[in-house]
Amino acid sequence: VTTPLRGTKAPLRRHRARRGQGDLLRGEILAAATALLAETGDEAAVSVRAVAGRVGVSVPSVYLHFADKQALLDAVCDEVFGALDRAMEEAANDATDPLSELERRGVAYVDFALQNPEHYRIVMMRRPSLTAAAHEFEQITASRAFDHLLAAVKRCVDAGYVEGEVLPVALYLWAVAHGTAALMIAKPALPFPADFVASSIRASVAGVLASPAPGDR
Amino acid sequence: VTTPLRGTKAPLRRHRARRGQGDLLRGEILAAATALLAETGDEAAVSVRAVAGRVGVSVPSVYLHFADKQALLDAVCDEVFGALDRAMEEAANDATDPLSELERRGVAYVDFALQNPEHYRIVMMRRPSLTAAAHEFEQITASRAFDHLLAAVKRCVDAGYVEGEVLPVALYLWAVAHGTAALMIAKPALPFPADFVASSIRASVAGVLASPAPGDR
DNA sequence: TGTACATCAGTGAACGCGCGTTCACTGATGTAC
DNA sequence: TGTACATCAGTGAACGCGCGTTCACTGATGTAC
Repeated sequence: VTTPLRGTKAPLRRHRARRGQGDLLRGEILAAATALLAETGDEAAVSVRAVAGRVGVSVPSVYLHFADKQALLDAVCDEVFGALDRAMEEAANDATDPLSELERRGVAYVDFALQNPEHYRIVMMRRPSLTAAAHEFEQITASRAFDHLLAAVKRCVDAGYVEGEVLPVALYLWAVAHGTAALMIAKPALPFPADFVASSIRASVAGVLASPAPGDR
Repeated sequence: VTTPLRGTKAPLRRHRARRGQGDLLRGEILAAATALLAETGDEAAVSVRAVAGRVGVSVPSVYLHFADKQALLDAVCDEVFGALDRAMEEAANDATDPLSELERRGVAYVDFALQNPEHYRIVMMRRPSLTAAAHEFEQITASRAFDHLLAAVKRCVDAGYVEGEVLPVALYLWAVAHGTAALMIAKPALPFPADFVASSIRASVAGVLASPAPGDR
């Protein structure tokens, strides 16, 4: 009898979780889905089968922890939103004044997107799913990234750097950061200059500065 | 013998094309794919079966005119790029000076995207396909929309309105327009103000104006 | 004008595939007595 | 301390589905003679 190659069937030897510890697997599944997304760079590669296989667990086990595939993807999105928020908060910590904080946030946003393109794509470039549509706005605000942006803009308005209402300005800055990231992700062959991210963010802030150029129409 | 309901099998009675006119079907298939995309608002709904069914033709007939599904989608993208370019050219015709032309182009771009979200998504928000990646840049420039944008920016630079090199400025303006459109498409539940498109485009142009605000750092 | 035949637009049926999901089941864990 | 048993984490096998693609075929069209 020839010994089968180790790992051909079960790549990772798993120990069954202790009695109240069933939720441990939930975290592993979530991490596997996130990793698969990063490695394959393709949302279509994240099937329930692929995730289960990567964890080293049977397919139905996934359904012990997530109602369906959409719930799994939603959980991944929550994680990504949280990480994006953390990246921006970290960048904001180094800022000395509210205006440069705004720029740092923007650059951190785009950098995160470019470093995690498939994660960014899944949260910001997908069609709004029918079921999640109702929760979309709550999901975004729940991640607190949007609240943090609004607060940062408000500080600039209060300090007199920026003109206009907070909400429209925040949405504009978000749109520019998103456009910069999404364009570079979707059309990487375009001849972007080396400082494209920094100069785009800078230009976006320049576009909302108070007392603009004399020639302003 | 009961007569079968008319239309249950073949929704449209088709006449077989004349001898050298086989390519007529190609146009119908392309139009059906485009219409399906618009009606379902879902790229996944555009299967070879669905397209053939909508034309009223058998599935293998599609392969007489397109090498595979990707070729069909590529052809749809070409159409969409062409329509987008036409929309912008039309908007540019009404402009009186190069600066307002730039704004009109931007607004027309976003309007097109919002009116044809699924068409816009397929050309600008999809993962760059492996095979098409090499041709991506050529595809964009071949549509001439990018050339037209570069020329419009150049006119602004030559007239002294805009500061900087043409290419980076054009890419920036594109990124802002794309971000505005893509954010509104992907996150429609966000509280966008009514004039968001116009004010975003205006702000983007303000961000690249020559001799910016005195407070400019 | 009539007919045999080459051309080619289009078809019916099937292929294998991977998918999300479900069902009845297993067997280790921990508790009650 | 020992044992019967309830619990529950996890499984093997199968379900039906729609997909892209291919194969051998049909039959109308138009041409050569």
